[in-house]
Amino acid sequence: MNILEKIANELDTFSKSERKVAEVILSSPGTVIHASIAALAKEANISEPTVNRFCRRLDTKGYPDFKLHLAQSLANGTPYVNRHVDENDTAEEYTSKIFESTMANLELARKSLDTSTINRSVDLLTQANKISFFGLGASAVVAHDAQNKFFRFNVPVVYFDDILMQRMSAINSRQGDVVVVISHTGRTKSLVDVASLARENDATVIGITTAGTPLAKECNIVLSVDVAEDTDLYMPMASRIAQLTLIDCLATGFTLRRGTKFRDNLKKVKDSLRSSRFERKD
Amino acid sequence: MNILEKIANELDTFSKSERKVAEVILSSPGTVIHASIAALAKEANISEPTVNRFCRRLDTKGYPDFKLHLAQSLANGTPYVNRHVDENDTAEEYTSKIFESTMANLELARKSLDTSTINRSVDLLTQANKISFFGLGASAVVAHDAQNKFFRFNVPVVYFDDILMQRMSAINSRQGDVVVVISHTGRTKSLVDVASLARENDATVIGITTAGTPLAKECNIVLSVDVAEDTDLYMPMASRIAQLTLIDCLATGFTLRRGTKFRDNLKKVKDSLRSSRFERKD
DNA sequence: CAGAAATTATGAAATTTTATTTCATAATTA
DNA sequence: TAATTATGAAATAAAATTTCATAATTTCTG
Repeated sequence: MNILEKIANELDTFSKSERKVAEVILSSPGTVIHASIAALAKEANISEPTVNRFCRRLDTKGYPDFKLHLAQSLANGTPYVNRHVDENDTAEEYTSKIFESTMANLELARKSLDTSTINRSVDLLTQANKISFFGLGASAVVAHDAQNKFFRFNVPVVYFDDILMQRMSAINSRQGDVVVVISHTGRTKSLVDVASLARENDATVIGITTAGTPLAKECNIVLSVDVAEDTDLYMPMASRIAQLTLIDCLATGFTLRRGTKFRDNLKKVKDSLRSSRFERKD
Repeated sequence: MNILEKIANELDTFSKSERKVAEVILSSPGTVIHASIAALAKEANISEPTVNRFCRRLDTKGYPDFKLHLAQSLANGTPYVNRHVDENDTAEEYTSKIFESTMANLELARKSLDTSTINRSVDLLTQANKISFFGLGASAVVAHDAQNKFFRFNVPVVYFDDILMQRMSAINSRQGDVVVVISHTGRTKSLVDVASLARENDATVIGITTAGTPLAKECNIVLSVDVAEDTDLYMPMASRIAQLTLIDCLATGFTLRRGTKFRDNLKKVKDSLRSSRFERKD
């Protein structure tokens, strides 16, 4: 725990004098990190040894060490936490909040990811005869993006955001095909059906979804991405970004696995786009 | 700038002895913040005054102040920096790198965003008769996502990722329509044409692109999102995430502007999806 | 290009600043 | 009232900084 929070937390376990120091620190921690023990003692109207004891009580080695901890608490500015957009927020405020919670959720997602599962997925993708990406609604966007990326690798890849096409495609799949189904909730009935159809037809099914959901149970491999529950309350925001970043990882793993030759291919695709562009004049 | 980066940066402006200190610090900054000036001097095989001078050269008041800065640099764990994927990276490594640089780029994007422009864009969007999102390739994904979000608001919204449809739609636009064109490079010829067609037909054109590009010049408003140049070398990764987060901001601004009634509407859309889902049993 | 002069870098020692310990006393609680 | 705990003055210890002499390096000059 952050030492500032800790001070605020334990405020009522402190003695009278210690509380004085605590209050000075909490009221302007930024000043304290540049103050000597004498200055702080004077500011709080108590003696230097009291400040020192206060620091020790907080499990630091002494005043300098305490300042170090304090500096670290302060370093994050506002740490990347999920902050909720409020009715009266200005553009400035909600923009910051959205960016910050997106970052916080990416951090969370990264921690929750199992890299060995990513590795296995990349294995399967590199060996696939055909790759399909299926998603609905917000997850269709992720599937769309995946198609875009894998298309560049010059492998057979399709994407559908339409239930019927997904079903038809699933029914026509065969051994050696990889089907990637994407759904944050993992509870969309039709997608669960698609997954099970694909498996019945011997395709390998990779699920990008939450672990333990009905969809997850139908998949050969589950790439689960945790994000804070309530961020997607009204609109899928954080989960989608986390899924897209996961797609980046898969695509990157894919290119690495395929080696240098394939990276040249990527460059070729990129170069082929040049003529449709205005030249940069710099 | 982070003091650790600064040290790494200015490594070759240091004198011989200073470089010794720098190297010790860079090799284990975590140890240094708990070391006294004497201990650090000894470790680097130089004298204490040299350490002190080193600290001052980095614009700190002295050794204790330097340690404070160092502690702050370290507070974020590994700070979110752009780290490049390497040929021999394991899944673990490239996953971390991708997530970290995505976060770093979001941070960068947030700093570069002009919130007053966001505010104006939200203004225009709330007043639009019809909203169109156009993008090609990776930016089509962003347009697709935007359509998804704004569709929930129950406003007329379309998205096209096809040049011809975009042109036709642009030609048929009229005063009161808002056209959002999305392109990271801002140099895709056909999209620039679409933007100019839309303007000729009195639509308001909002560009989500890099400032100063040909596309930007055709737009009424430019929402520019800066990301590190080289992250999108082979595939658009970071820029796309930044653009999507920007879309989240616009959508959020939109709901806030429209007030409580509209948020109820959002909930209604969400509820209507329920029947197509498996119930959660928790 | 040698060698002197000037400049800059460095560390030993002294000084100053800062933090910590000790211990006596005050405040609080039992 | 005794026991415990909290507190600060003074002493001590530790750490950082300054001063200054010397070493290393660079620049200039013949």
